[in-house]
Amino acid sequence: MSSQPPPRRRRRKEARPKEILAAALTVFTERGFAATRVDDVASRAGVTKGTVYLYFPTKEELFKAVIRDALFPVIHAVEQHIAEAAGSTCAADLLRYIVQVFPSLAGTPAGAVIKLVIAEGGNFPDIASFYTTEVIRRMRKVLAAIIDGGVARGEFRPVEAPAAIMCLFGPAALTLLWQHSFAPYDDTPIDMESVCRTLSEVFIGGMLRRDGEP
Amino acid sequence: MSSQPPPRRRRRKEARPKEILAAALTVFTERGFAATRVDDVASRAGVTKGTVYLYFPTKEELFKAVIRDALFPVIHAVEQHIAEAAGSTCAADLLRYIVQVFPSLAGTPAGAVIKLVIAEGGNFPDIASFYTTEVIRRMRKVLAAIIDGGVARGEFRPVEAPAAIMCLFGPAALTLLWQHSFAPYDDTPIDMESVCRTLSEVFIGGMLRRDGEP
DNA sequence: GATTAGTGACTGACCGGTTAGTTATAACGC
DNA sequence: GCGTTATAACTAACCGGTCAGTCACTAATC
Repeated sequence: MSSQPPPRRRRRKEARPKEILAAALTVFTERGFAATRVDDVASRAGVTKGTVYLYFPTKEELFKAVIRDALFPVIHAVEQHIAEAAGSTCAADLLRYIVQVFPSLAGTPAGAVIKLVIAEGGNFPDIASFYTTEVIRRMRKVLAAIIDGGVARGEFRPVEAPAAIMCLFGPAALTLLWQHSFAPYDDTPIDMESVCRTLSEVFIGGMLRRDGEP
Repeated sequence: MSSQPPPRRRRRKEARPKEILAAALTVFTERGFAATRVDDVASRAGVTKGTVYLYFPTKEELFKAVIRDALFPVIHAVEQHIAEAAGSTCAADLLRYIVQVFPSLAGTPAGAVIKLVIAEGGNFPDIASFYTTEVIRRMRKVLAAIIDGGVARGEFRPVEAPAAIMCLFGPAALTLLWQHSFAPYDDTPIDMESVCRTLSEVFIGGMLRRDGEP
């Protein structure tokens, strides 16, 4: 009859990592990497600190796992889509596709994680190195292929791919940081949507070779 | 006859603030705001922690003073130049002037401070708020006037100024962060110069109204 | 000798990571 | 089914170290 008081501890080896990861994402997003206490992640996940360290060897490794969890599916999807569409689509449309992905990331774990890494990577070499090789390199490879291909085919004016990539990612990255860090103190709202639309029209439009150019 | 041993302590009320500010800039730049110890700033300035707190009430106020010191002269110069040139120069050239200022900031205190604020502003509301009102708002005002003017005069295609501003600052901001945080782990060098050149040619070029457009 | 710039030991709070001990649960024997 | 034992998931208290900020004191200067 009387309902059992729920046991103070439960053994759920399979469910824990996911729950801890989800809790970590939330707390890291709210407070940043350096400022979150592993204790907070633990209590948010309904466990204690010791349990977190049972599944993840260090705070940094926990964060890397969060990065993997949030970004790898997105990167994989982009790589896949570009690989499939590359044959039948002009370079400008491939770039437009990628730029248009950013707004869809804005409110998601992926957006939050990108913001986190950009903001705090500088103080955590291990994380910066991980992110550079596992995320940036992969995205840059895709972008560089599209841009260089477009230039070679005469669709684009001659541009340096590395610089153009910065121009394509920079506005979205800054907007992400803006939303999180500065927007609360400002009155001019800026939405990712319109930034990426402008970028698409003006920058990608500006890359196209005009008629009669050499 | 015998030269006095130099006194172990010197009283130099006038010189201290500048020296502390210079030391703070160096250490903040190297380690970030959160990670620098006030003790390190002090010893770099040849002084002890107590002396730092004699001139600056908190670590955050010290950082705000560093921001003021590094950025206000630059902002003032830009405002001045634009105000003078506005009458006689087309909007595109005014934007080009501003974009071309970025590379000159790259290795300077101004560049370092911008990077610092972008990276760590999120975790320090007071600093983010200060930076938003004292730096961002001022720069945005200048930019918005140029862009809106260019659109109204028919020089530019119709673009939303806030979005265009993100597109103009984003690439430089990301490059700044890149140089500091990720470049060490990568093999593709990216220089501010070429990013800003590309931005000038492609983005500002892309804003110009083509012949025959409505 | 009065004033005050400058010192540095100290405090209180915080936090990543460790570990000895606890207990839910699975496995086994009957 | 039911008791017994072995396993390992989980906890709680702790430790070592760090650091912003304070304050009683020291000495340079007027």
